[in-house]
Amino acid sequence: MIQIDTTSTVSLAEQIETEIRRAIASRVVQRGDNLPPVRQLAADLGVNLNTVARAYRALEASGLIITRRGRGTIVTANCENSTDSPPSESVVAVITKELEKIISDAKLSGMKKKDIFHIFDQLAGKYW
Amino acid sequence: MIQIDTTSTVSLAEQIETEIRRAIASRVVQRGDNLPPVRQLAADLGVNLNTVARAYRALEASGLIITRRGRGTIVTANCENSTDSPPSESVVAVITKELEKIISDAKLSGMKKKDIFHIFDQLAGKYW
DNA sequence: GCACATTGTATCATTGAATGATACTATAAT
DNA sequence: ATTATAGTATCATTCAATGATACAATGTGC
Repeated sequence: MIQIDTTSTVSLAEQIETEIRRAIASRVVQRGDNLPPVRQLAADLGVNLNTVARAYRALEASGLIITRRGRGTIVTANCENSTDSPPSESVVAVITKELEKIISDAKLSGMKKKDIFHIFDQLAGKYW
Repeated sequence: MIQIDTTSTVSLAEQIETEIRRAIASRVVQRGDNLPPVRQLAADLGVNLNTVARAYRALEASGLIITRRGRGTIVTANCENSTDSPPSESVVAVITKELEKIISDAKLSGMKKKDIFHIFDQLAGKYW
């Protein structure tokens, strides 16, 4: 389902969380789908079950999934709901800051404006 | 010159490095300019001088600055040089992955395509 | 050229986040 | 009831990040 990089400086739990967010946002998994049990995903990825559990808790705190002891984990986010309220200012601020980091890195690595625009456009097409 | 957030999960050294990259990429500091001594910047930011020194070393490893004992630190990157060789595949891959993370986060937070495009466009204007 | 200020570097101790091993608890199936 | 399944809690360990301190190279003033 997902892949992680054990050599990355990004923590395993955060990588797992990011990958699942991506899967939800890109409709690879949908509202009502079950996520694998923590033990199974942990075994698949070669990490401790607590690491997966932490990622699930973070996702639940974001309102994307619901976990229940004994029953499992289901996706509750509906990324098709176009009547969502607009994102908060703080969310926009975080996204803006992260975007700026990438853009400055792209600039320093010699990319042209049209190069990064092309990548951005292509990715955006996967999500909207 | 720059600001950092001691409550962030991003390490202090990485924040400092990111901010300086941003300053170089946006031409706030230019080729030939001096960066402040590690002790001064460390005092300004309220961190240990080693933390700043680590950020400087990372920037030097990227070829953006040169540091010399007793003499200080100067910016060597010239972000105006439009004859740069195109970025390597690995650089493009990293940037693509980071962009996708942001885009999926934006999608899940309820942003519309035009919203994130607008932010992206505005930021890109600061760098190209 | 010698003393001293300036600036980056190296070493080592400490702290805290991340991970893992293990045991516990809630739910479902039979 | 019993057992399997699934998430949770606790605690130990490890490693990256940070800081305190000492060191080394360069420049300045006399």
